[in-house]
Amino acid sequence: MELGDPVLAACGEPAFDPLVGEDCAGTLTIAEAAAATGVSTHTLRYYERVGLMRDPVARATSQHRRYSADDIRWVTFLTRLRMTGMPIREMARYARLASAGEGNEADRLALLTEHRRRVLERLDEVQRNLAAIDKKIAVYQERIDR
Amino acid sequence: MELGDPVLAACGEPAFDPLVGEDCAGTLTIAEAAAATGVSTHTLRYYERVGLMRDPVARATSQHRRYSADDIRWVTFLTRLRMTGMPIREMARYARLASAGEGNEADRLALLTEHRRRVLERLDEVQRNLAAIDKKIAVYQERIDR
DNA sequence: CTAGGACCTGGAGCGCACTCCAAGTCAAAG
DNA sequence: CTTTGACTTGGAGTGCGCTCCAGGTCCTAG
Repeated sequence: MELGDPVLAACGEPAFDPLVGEDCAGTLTIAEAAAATGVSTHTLRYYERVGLMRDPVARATSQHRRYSADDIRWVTFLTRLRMTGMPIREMARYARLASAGEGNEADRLALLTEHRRRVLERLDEVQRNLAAIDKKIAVYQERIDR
Repeated sequence: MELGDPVLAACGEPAFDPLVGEDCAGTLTIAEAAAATGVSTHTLRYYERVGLMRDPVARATSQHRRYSADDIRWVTFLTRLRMTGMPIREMARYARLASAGEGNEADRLALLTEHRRRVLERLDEVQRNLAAIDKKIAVYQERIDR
């Protein structure tokens, strides 16, 4: 793997190092962003395509994507929404609200709060079902070491 | 909706009533089974097709399915596995073990125990991610009613 | 005898969230 | 100048778990 883009090579490597040049300070290539967030480069492009990135990710002169520290934080938050089961559609809605700037904080709060409610509901449901499975496990356990 | 199959109409309705005739005592039509288990008739046929039913469901002379109380319990358990995130493939594996009869209880136990482990892992992951989302919620809350 | 309704079958279609492909660009190294 | 390799794009393909469709059977009611 190359380290950063040739044009901006000076800042490609030590991520978020405050001592590097202006233009590309602390930016990451898509491969680095993938490593940093735990999602594939495919998925990073896909997320941008379907409108999850608020604004399009910055580009080097080579058209290669340059992820800022803020982008990385945003993607990380997106993964939290995904891992708690939020559909892409709703994440896109949240991204649109976030990109609209200040003034819709109440909407964003409502969206997250409603999501939280559903997650807790689902957690509870899973726990109840798991309890039933546990009983079955206990039955097998008894039947085996009887 | 008709109540039971014409041929076996005598036993279609009062589900699991011990006083009805021999052949079809306490059996349910697919629609009744769907109502009893909370899955669609489509899904009930699909589950049978992909081998989740241990043995094919019994049929009336009309070839219509007749679900026994045991079938209903089995489907109910299947739904618990599904709702805790077990893939159909693995449910099919469990069904094959169960249909093989006695002697593989250790395998079934291992399968369920491993599933349980993954579910707990996943629950924990969801909870951790939810905690991060909760922090974001708190930030919005503070920003709104400041 | 006809119509209606629940059911049957094999197979096609769908929504989701990726995941991959083909063809092309760009910049540094050989 | 050519090669290399990480990237770009639009679009096609994949796996999962259903969900639906067309054409047919069967039985009761009118």
